[in-house]
Amino acid sequence: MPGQVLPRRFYARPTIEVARDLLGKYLCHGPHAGRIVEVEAYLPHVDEAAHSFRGRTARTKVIFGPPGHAYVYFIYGIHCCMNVVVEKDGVPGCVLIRGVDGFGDGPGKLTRSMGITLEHYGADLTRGALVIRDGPKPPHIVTTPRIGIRRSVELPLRFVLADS
DNA sequence: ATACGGATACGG
DNA sequence: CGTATCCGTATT
Repeated sequence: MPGQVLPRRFYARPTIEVARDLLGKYLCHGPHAGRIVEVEAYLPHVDEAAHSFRGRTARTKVIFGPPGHAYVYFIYGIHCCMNVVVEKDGVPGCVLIRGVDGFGDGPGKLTRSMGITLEHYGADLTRGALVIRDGPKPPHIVTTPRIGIRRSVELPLRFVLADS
């Protein structure tokens, strides 16, 4: 079912566009592969909930780099969350992967069940063990506010497949 | 509604 | 340095 690995130009576009287009694609790590069913967009410059909002730091520097790489961070002392770096080089946009078919819902659950860790920080998603592959275009997308944030709560930047 | 747990950002 | 906060999950 998964098709070709998505090229870098897929990621070098506006954050919301890439976030919506990631639904229905396949997140693949070694033998693991599942359809992406839930994502959240974190916008450049204007989004107070984005880690990049406070500027470039040791943790967030990958978000400011070229698109098509993984931004993985450790949170709440337990979980790793995986984001996809988007926008052109120098523009800090990213997309949080919150749900993958067959690997559970919730960003911490899916990274654990797919074996994604901090070692994947900065990994190139266009080649190697951790990649995203093309998939059939999904029929319908539901838009909602994002989960678990305290700032910019009102922005409708969470996208979910209707049939999941 | 709350315990859990560690990294991070920021103030002093 | 200390300390409030954080894109979560499992359990009451």
